[in-house]
Amino acid sequence: MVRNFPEPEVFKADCPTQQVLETIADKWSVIVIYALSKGTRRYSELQRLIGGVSQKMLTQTLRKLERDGLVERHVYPVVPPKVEYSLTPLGKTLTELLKAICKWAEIHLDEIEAARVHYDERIDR
Amino acid sequence: MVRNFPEPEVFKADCPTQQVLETIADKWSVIVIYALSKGTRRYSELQRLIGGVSQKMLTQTLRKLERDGLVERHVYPVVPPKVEYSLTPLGKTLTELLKAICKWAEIHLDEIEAARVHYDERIDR
DNA sequence: CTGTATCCTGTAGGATACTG
DNA sequence: CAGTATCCTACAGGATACAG
Repeated sequence: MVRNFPEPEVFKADCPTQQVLETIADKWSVIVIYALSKGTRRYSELQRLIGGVSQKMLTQTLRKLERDGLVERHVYPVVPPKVEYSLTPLGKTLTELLKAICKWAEIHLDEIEAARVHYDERIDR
Repeated sequence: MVRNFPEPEVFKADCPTQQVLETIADKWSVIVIYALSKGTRRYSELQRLIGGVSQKMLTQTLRKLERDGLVERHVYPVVPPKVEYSLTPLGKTLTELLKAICKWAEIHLDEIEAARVHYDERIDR
C-alpha cells in the first residue's frame, strides 16, 4: 500500500510527519503540554488541574509525550512516591506554537460560533 | 459536572476553546486545510491528493470545516456534478499556524525518532 | 501517591452498495 | 462526479480494582 507520489508531502500515508501529527494533534496532548508550560507539575497536580481527564488517559498521554522526548519524568525515591513532570527543551519549542493555536481559537471563537449557527440554520429545514 | 475553576482556562471541560480544538486538532482536518492552502480543489482531486483517506472521512471532515466557516463549498449545477472546495478568509488565517506546526514536525522529526528509539530501548528489557 | 491491569461500552471509521 | 446509507469491527477510553 506504499504508492509513489511525486510530492514529498504530508499526503503520503506513511509520511513520518503524519506520525508526529498523531501525537501533537491530540486534544489531551495539547492540554497537558499547555499545563506544563508554566513549570513542573506533579502527577496529582495535573490530574486536579485538568478537569475531565481520566487516570488512564493522563498516564497514557504523559507516556506518549515522554516517549517522543517532549516531556521529562522525574521520580523521587521516597515514600509515598513523588513524580514530577516537566517539558524538555524540545517540548518548550512546541509550546509557543500550541499557545498560538489556543490564542487563535480564543480570538476566532465568536466567528466560528456564528458560522456554526448560520450553517445549522440552513440545514435544519 | 460543571465545576468552578478560578482560571478561565483551557482546562475546563466545557471551555469553548476545547470545542474549537476538537476541530482543528484533528489529523484529517490539518491535512485537508493543508491541501486547500494552495488553492481551490474539487472533491475528487482531494481524494486523489490525500492518500489513505476514505470517502466517509473526507466528506465528514469537509462538512465539519464548512460548518466552522473555515472551508467554502461551491456547487456547480452541471451534470455530472462539480463541487469545488476552498478556504475562507478565516480558514486562511489558520493556514499559517498549521503550516508552522507541520514545519515544526519536519524539523524535529529526527529528534523525536531518536527519542522514541531511546525510550523503547530502555523499556524493552 | 503513582501508577498498572482488567473489563466493558460507545463509537470512530473502513468497506460496500446505492442515488441524483 | 459527488455524495448518502448501511453494516461491521477494532479500538479509544471510562470505571473499577488492585499493587509498589
